[in-house]
Amino acid sequence: METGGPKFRRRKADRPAEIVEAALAVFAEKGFAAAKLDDIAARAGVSKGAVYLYFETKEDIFRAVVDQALAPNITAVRAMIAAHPGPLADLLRGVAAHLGHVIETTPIGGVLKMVVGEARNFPEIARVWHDDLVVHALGAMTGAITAAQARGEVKPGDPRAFALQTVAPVLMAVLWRETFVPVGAEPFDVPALLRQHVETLLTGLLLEDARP
Amino acid sequence: METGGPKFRRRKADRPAEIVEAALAVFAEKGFAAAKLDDIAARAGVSKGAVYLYFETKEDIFRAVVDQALAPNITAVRAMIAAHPGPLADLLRGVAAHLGHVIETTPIGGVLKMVVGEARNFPEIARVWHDDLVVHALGAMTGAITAAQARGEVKPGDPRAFALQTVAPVLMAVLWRETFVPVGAEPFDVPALLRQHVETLLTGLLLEDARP
Amino acid sequence: METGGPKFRRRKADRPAEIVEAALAVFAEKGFAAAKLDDIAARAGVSKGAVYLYFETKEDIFRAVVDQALAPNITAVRAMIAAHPGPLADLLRGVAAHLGHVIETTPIGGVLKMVVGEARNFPEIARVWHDDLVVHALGAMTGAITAAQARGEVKPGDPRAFALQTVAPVLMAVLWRETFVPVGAEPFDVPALLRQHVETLLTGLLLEDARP
Amino acid sequence: METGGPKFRRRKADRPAEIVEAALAVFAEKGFAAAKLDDIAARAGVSKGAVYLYFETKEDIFRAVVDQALAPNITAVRAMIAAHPGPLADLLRGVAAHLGHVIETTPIGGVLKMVVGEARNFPEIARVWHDDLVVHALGAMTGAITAAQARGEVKPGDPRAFALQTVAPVLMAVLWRETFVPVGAEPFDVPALLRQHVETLLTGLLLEDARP
DNA sequence: CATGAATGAGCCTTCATTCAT
DNA sequence: TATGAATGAAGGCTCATTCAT
Repeated sequence: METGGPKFRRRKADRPAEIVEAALAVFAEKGFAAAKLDDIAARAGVSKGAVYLYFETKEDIFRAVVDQALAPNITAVRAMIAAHPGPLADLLRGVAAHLGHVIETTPIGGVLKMVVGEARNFPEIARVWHDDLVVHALGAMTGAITAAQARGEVKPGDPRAFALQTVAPVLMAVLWRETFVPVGAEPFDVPALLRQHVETLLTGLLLEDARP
Repeated sequence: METGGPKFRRRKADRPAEIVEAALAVFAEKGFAAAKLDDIAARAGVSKGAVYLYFETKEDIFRAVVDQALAPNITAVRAMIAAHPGPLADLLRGVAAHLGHVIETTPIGGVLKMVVGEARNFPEIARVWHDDLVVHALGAMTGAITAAQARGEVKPGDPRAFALQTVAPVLMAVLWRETFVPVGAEPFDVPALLRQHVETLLTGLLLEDARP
Repeated sequence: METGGPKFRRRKADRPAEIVEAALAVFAEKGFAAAKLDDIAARAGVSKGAVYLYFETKEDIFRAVVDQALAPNITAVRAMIAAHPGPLADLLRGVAAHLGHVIETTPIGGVLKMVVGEARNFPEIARVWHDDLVVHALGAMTGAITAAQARGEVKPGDPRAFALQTVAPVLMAVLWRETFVPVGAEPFDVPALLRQHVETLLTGLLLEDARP
Repeated sequence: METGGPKFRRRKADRPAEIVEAALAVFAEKGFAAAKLDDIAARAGVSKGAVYLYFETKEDIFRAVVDQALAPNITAVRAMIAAHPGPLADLLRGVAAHLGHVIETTPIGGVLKMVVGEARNFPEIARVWHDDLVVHALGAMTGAITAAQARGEVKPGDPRAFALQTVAPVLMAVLWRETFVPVGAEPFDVPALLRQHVETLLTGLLLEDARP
């Protein structure tokens, strides 16, 4: 039981956040099962034992990571919807700008990868993300599109499918960056991509003369 | 001690394929690290030792799974491109129909999830998928779009971004099904989704009168 | 994952018994919590992993150890009772001889120590021993004593207390051997002790002239 | 930051005793290895660190617990012996009454369980109990019996075995209470049991007419 | 070829012990 | 003194891999 070296570096209260941050990085890199507590602890600058002062199990850490990434987006979605009551184009541009920013400034990409990758092992996480975030976001977009259809602004068609179409390139951009850029793929300029996507979505790829 | 043999004796030659098929199912469900050799062997109907007659390590099996799912798509992509020299709309409709079919009839969704989820742990897999499949597919689509722009068929804009936009809803559909449908999300009708996507992409969401 | 050395020494089927035997020795020496799986495995001549081919957890091994020691005694108790319908003295002498033999030829002493020591941590074990062995043994003895009282053979008094008194020196002998002999205490000649105990119990310590 | 002190501030001098008392309870319940310092500290109402102000190690606490329970009995044994120079019956009745009282009013039962259970892990504890208590008690009883035999009061026979027989039911009563009563066994009335034991031991189970 | 019992390195988790405050 | 956050060695358990049969 002999030990050595300096023991106490910082104080509690910020520890959980530090551990979650370190865990996010490790989980995003390795996935849940391949992530080692040693790595998480080392990255957080604490001993392995210290992690267990704040979390019961490795799974708890994982849930904390995912929850922490989820929370701010839930409120952001609500705010976004309320902020654009006008023409659909305004909403889409606002959403694209916001998503572009979120993607570039938060680790949401890595978390999303984890949610997708571990959905079968942690169904409750997939459920929470679906019920608390995705359903609301997609529902709001679907509602806005339905309203725009009623206003004679948008073409007929399944509004839920339109909504999915709207956000799909965001996913592409995220997964592209997480998956292929590290092995040499040419990156995308996400904000520019999303801007172009919105305009194309609104008025179509084809020039007037080429339309059927 | 079996004397009267079974009617249909499993032929040895198929063993590797059977193992890969079983491994695909297990890996897609659990991810690489959480998948157990026992499960793969049991699902393949062989002993754990038999797996090692055909594969050196668990990683080898994983690579075989991913490679096997990759191969047919590489040739399909080349064929698809050659098949639609005409208007872009024809190509997009053809691609959408093909992808819709592939998604619904092959386990590509689960494999894609694996590739994304394990890209950091198996960079060479991500690299192979990128170099042998994605780059070609995206490049071909980009080329087709560039050509259509040159023909005065498609609007100006970054053709690579247009290409990404084109296939993005396929990803959405796949991940939606793999991630959220198992926890109760409403599924999408993928072929219908893709059909609507193509038409919308071509001519835009907005009605003539609502355009700027 | 490189290994070395000879792998397979014996075949299954006797493995569980070998492990239980080894575990009995280790548990009896260390107690449940302080016993190490490594020690049990090493003593059984197998690897740590092999133990888990036959038992789910350390607790399972413990239960198997205790159960295995319990079983033969249950049947022995029934046989003992049936074998002595006559005068109480015959029964007592038979029981004493049997117990003396069991104590000297089986590890029941160590197991008893474990049952007592872990009764609070494994209440179900204490319960099984009580319900399946102790209650029957004590009940049978109580019944025999009650019958002897009815026959005018034995003095009035609480027959259950008499029964307890009957077997008490057995416990003393066991615990003496398990606890104090290893640290230098003078051992008892258990069969002789029990013989003297029975005769004394039947007719008393005091000589005729010294009785009140 | 406490300003108005509590009415009864815990006096420092009692801390060690409080810790030992708490430790006794925890050790008696869990055994040495399974007892946690956290539990002991919590039960004593102090912090874990405070325990280490008074004891070097967990083993030290254990020894203190056992020693504390041992000490008063050593002196009691000496007093008991000196107090009954007369007929053996008087001594036995006195001893029985005393033991019955000790068993019912002190935690000696739990301590005894610990001594037995940990004798192999802490041989020096078993040795101290044997050398300082058991040998003296048993020796004194053996001496008294030998003297009674010399006086023509007691039958011939191994006086040490007689002595063991004398105290055996005390053990039975203790272990019964510690082991089986918590899982539903019918308790014994210990004082009554010991009273009956002494009388039976003196004059025998059998009625005059039934004797050989 | 095929089996599956056996191996042992590795990892999550616990907890006695330490020490900055 | 007293606290309790922090440490890290240790141990239960898992599972990829091996090999006698």
